[in-house]
Amino acid sequence: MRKQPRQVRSRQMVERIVAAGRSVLVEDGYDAFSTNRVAAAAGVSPGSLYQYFPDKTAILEVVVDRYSEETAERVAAAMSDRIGGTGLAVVRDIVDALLTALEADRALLRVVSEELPLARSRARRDTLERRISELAATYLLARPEHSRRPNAPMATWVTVLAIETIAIRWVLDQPAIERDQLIDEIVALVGGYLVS
Amino acid sequence: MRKQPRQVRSRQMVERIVAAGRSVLVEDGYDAFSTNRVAAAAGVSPGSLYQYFPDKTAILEVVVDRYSEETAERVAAAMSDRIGGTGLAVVRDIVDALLTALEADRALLRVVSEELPLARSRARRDTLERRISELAATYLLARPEHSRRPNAPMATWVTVLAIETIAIRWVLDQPAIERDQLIDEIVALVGGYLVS
DNA sequence: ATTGTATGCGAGCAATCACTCGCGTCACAA
DNA sequence: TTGTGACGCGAGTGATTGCTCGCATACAAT
Repeated sequence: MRKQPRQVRSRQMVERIVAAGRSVLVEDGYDAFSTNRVAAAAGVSPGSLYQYFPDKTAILEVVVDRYSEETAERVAAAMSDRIGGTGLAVVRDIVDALLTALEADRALLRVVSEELPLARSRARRDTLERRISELAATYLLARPEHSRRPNAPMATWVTVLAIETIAIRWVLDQPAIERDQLIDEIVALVGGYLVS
Repeated sequence: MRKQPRQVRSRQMVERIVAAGRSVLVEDGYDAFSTNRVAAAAGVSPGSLYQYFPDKTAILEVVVDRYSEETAERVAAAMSDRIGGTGLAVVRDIVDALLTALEADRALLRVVSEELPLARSRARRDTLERRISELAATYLLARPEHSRRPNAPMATWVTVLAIETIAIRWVLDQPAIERDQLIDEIVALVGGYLVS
């Protein structure tokens, strides 16, 4: 942020810009995400935009960060709720929550995970993935009796990666698989792997 | 292709362009993949480039298709070799072959799977994934006794997706996991899932 | 040798983009 | 009411891009 918006007017403008960024991204794709376009969509001049954002990517970052944060929050909530639970029922609930969170905004998920070059910038990659990994690690480490895998961090990595990918791809590609069936399969996959 | 190169001279030029495209992609990333840049790297004028390629993406397509084809070929070969085998030894060998194929050109794999917008164009997405899925389906369907999953296509989809993602991410991110350990984990993952 | 075609060149065009700057307007404190 | 800084505007700039076109050269067929 180049400058803090102090008055109500400017804070609303910043909001309009972020909202416009999100909608340009969703409706026209990343290629159309130009500063002029976002400004126009926000009903704002290009110059105004640069009073609060240092450059184009800063706008993108806010949009993406908000989405990641929001999604991660939902999944994390489901995981926290179930942190005391036992067995595969926990996995089931978490996968369910993950799917629900991802289904909330398919269009944005598509852009974020398929078009964005920023999503791959190593550094700030996947708030979502990191937070879920941490929570999963907590769960797995807290209940070693549930895992016959010797190497816990690696098991966590494999599990989280597999679940995350399958969930995202199912939401985006919508293969001919029922939601409940999918959850069964994922539970079977990690169940056979982790639980004795 | 806008025109077929008839003489040796022009065929060599097309080759130089494709090679230059690949090297620009690998060394400078997708953002630097401009027609002028590729032409310069190939020691060719921008005009010449457009005699055989209709537009920028056509060059990209050739580069990516070649890479996908090449990688898929290697994995498919390993799978064909093992089509008669039994049990998890097959899975082990296939995963090994997949890792080897992916390790062959890390730099290009990175660009293809992380930067390219084309890689996500639904239509020509993942020659690799499709071919492996087909082969995997053949294997799984041919040996129903090896699977306690009722829905074979779905099991195939889940398995291939999980293996592919984990392999790619391991090659690209190089987490602190030994190669042999990784293979063990993947075998354990799909073993617990598929095999009784 | 001549002619027709394939090949190759590179200056440059039209469009786009991220971003700036000078100027006018507005809110708020005194 | 007035002064001051926050705010907002939008034409414009410099750079880059994908791509074309007129022209020169190399080759092949006659």
